[in-house]
Amino acid sequence: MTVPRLLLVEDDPALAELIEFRFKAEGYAVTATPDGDEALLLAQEEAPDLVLLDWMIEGTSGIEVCRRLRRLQETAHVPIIMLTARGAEDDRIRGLDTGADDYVTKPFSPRELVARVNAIMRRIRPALAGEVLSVGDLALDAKAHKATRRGQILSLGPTEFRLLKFFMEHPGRVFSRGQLLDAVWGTESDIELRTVDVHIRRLRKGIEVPGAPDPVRTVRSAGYSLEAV
Amino acid sequence: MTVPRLLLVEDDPALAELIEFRFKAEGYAVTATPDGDEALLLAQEEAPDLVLLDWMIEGTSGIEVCRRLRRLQETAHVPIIMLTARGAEDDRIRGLDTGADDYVTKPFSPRELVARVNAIMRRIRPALAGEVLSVGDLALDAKAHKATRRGQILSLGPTEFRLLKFFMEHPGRVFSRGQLLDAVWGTESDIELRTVDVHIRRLRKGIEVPGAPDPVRTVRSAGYSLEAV
DNA sequence: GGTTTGATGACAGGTTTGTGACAGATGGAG
DNA sequence: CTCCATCTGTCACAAACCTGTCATCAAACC
Repeated sequence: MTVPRLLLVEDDPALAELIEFRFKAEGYAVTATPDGDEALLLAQEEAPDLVLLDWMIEGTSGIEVCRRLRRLQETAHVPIIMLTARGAEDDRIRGLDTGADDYVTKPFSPRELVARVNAIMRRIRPALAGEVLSVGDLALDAKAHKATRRGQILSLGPTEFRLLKFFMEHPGRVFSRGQLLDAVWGTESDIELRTVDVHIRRLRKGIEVPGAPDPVRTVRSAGYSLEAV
Repeated sequence: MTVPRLLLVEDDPALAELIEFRFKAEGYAVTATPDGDEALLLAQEEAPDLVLLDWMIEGTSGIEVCRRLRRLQETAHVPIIMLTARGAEDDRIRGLDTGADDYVTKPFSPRELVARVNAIMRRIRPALAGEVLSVGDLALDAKAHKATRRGQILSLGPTEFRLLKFFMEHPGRVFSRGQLLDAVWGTESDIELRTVDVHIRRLRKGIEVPGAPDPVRTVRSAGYSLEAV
């Protein structure tokens, strides 16, 4: 779930292998097929994050595959990059109008293709663009105001959420109660130091999932820290 | 608020005018400037939906403008298409890695540029591109001014409709009452924050269908969000 | 053992959100 | 022009939920 998945539809075996190799090196999971109809099935089964689609392929043509992908509920919003030997402007425009998100003309360099894929991934998978904090099995999406552990959604109160966010911004570091008060409650708050203990407990309870160890470490006479587990 | 806005940064007056004309004909609102520094100011003021950015411009260079746009909170997520005379692959990759979303090499045809812009708009503001928004079992057709849930047509008041549309353009994201007022009521409206609550309730009531869970999530002390259900 | 430090459960008070009611505004039908 | 239906922004109250504190117990330290 954490590795972005590509579906590659390309009937030139040499080129397919080259692309596959390159993207695997970049940390993508790649499924490849030379056939348009199979591509449609795979797209529904595997729910890839992005499709690389050759224009000229066996079976159903690339542009037809593109159109059908757009029509299917499950794949309607998966970004598509068209690959093509043709340089004709009309084809490019037709590709984009059919619902492709981008268009790369052969011969292209693998590096450029990677750069374009990365650019699109940045847009659609915030987790890959560093917009989601992640420490060990914890993840926190500030925009969606959602925190998860091992995929499970956590329900935290406002203060616990801020506390967790602060910890996740500085994983492993130990903070004194005073520092936590300043950072999470604000400098002007005038609150008992010991109150932090209570919120730490509430946080611990909030991020508790069966079988997982407690990532909040107590450092006696120093404070607390969040450890990657 | 309903017309997609472009910011064009191009110092060749003839080309700028050509592009501007073309996009206005396509129904875009275009702001143009030849200057990089001014572009940065305009981008913050006008919050365009997309930026067309020439690589070689007076003042701050295109790539520098791109980098700064990415760094500014307000503009970090505005898509950028780079325009350039250079065909060198390294430049293209550098542009994409800097945060540009797409890259068009001069000479390009206005039609292709339009197609690329449309492709990106479809992805980021589907409602503006005349597409049907879809989040979970909700669908909203901005053109037809119609919203449905599980196929059932919903009857919503004007404000609830705008509210739903805004939520559906940013699914999963949490917005404070203030942000919602700005986005749905307009920046100058001077309305009680709590009024948002009431419209949220009206929206909830309006999209209620038997057996379906409530997709509007309350995030205590933060705001509301629309979740795919 | 005595002392210090942290964990925990309970709780009263406070804050935030949900909800029904309402009066004024708006706009269309007749 | 008047009537009627609809929509809007507020308010007041209830309900849900959070929060800071304390007293007490457990653990670590010396």
